[in-house]
Order: sequence, then C-alpha cells, then structure tokens
Amino acid sequence: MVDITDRKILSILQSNARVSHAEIGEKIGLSTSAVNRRIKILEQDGVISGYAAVLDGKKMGKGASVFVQVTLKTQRKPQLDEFERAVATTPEVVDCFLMTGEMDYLLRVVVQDAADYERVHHETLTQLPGVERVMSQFTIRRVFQKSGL
Amino acid sequence: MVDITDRKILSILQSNARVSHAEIGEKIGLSTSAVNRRIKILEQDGVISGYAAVLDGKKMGKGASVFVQVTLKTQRKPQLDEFERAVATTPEVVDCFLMTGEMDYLLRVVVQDAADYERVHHETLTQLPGVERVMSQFTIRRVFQKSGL
DNA sequence: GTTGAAACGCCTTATAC
DNA sequence: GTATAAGGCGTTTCAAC
Repeated sequence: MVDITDRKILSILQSNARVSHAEIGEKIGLSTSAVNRRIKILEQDGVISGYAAVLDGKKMGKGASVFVQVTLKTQRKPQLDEFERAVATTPEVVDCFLMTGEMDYLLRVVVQDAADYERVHHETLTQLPGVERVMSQFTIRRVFQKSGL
Repeated sequence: MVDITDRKILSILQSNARVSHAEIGEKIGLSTSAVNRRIKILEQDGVISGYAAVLDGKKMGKGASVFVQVTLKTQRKPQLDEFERAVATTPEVVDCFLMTGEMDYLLRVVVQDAADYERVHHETLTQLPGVERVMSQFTIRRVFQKSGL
C-alpha cells in the first residue's frame, strides 16, 4: 500500500510539513498533482494522522523532560482505563506508554525545572487514580528527536 | 515574550498545524493579519521550530516502540559526542535523551515487532561506539502522544 | 488506472490605517 | 490590532498515456 515513492514523500513531510507539493515533486521527480493525490490518499488511509507545530520547550519555559515510571495497585482493565483517562488530562504529560516488565506505564512529563517537577509530582502524578508507586528519571538534555512517529 | 494569546495560537497549531490564520482568529477573537504577524514572530524567535507530519507507525509497519537504556564505557565528552553522532544516523532511533541516574542515554526505538527489534539490537545498538550495556523495555501500546514538545 | 496541465478559489502576505 | 488588496498555493477538473 505504501510504496517507495510514498515513503519519500512522508520523509519530506516529517522534516517539514510546509513544503509545497510542487517542491516535493521536484525533489522526487513527480508532477504536482501526482504528489497531491498521493498525499490525499495517505491522509485518508490514516498513514498521515495529522500535522503539528514543533515547539521549542525551552523558549516557553518548558525545557525539562522527566521520564516517570508508574506502577498501579492493580492491573485490571477498569483501573487501567481510569488511569489512562486521568493522565490524558494532565497537561504536563506529553507521552504515555503502556509497558511490559516491572512498571505499568511510562510517561514523559515536560516541566520548567526540577522545582516545577516537584509540584507536578506531588500535586498531580501521585494523585492519579490507582497509582501505587512513581519513579522519576530526569533528563539532562534532549540529544535529538525525529518528529512524526 | 510569549503571552496568553500566543499560547492559544500555539495550542491550536500543536493539534493541527493546517488550520488557516482566519480560522485561528475566529476561535480566539483576533483578525487574520494579527494572527499572521504573531505566528511569524513566533517562528522567527524559534518558539515554533518547525512543522511536521504526524504518522501512524502501525500503518507503515513500524508499530512497536522500545525504550532502550544505554550505558557507555566512559562518560568523557569525546565518547559522548561520538556516541551521539552515531546514534543520530540510526533510522530506527526516533528519540534520544542524555540522562541523569544509572543509565547514560535513553532511546526510543521504533520497529515492526519483537523480531525486528532483535535485528536492530544486535546489528546496530550494541555496535554503537562506546556502548557497554543495553537494556530494553518493550511497550505494549502508546496510550497517547501530545505532539510538539 | 495513473500521470500531466490548466482554471478556480482560498490562504498567506504585505501595505495602509 | 484591523481592513483591504495582491500574489502564491492547494484543489479540482479534464485530457493523455
């Protein structure tokens, strides 16, 4: 379904979603309308789920990422659902994965600094429903990110 | 520098970078040109660092995320730099953080499935320069992601 | 069925207020 | 910050392969 040409288009769109269809066509050797039609199909199929502005957290006072390992009291479905609903409404949590292994969830929390994280930690994270234990790992620096996946 | 109005604009652009300036203006009660001028300034100041297409990994045969904790043999700057340069060229690694605590780096690796990860693990990750130990944590499901930070 | 070309309409951008 | 005007781009339609 997604062929080589599609992947080239997707690769360009990952690094810059604002390049014109004409410019994409030049780079990969395709006409503007062909590029346009392929992108439209990729959007309809849900391969492209959306377009997002990439922000610089530091310039908004949100320069620190903290990884948070969460263990719940039980692993029963209703409790998982309840936790997931609650954590989704926490603005500082920008990523949430259900995990294998010792911890149940891995979150990435974006805050201003360590003091700001302390606030989020005891005001929000430890108050989420069903939480037994919270383990935090601070990042020093984001080396890179490849947006889009 | 970034006021409430800017934050409203950024919030809209995070969830959908394709809404027109006119539509943003309607939502927050501002004229099209005012929205345009603010966005331009946010781009110039680097608050908005870019725009990216958000892809559905599953539909591209890249549905599984694995978190990888990497410990290096030394923590001296040249070795860190060398590792960072090498890991940046590994296509499966979509995120890389320098960490505090026991491990040196935390990577997020996107692969097709466990078998695919095994390949990346012994062909690439363990071959990166200066790597002493690699610890993998598999995800079951991505609960959500808030794009842009 | 897929590609290339042209007309249309909307969005971005720039100027003036 | 608002209003208006012009240019560029995405969109759509149609013809050709």
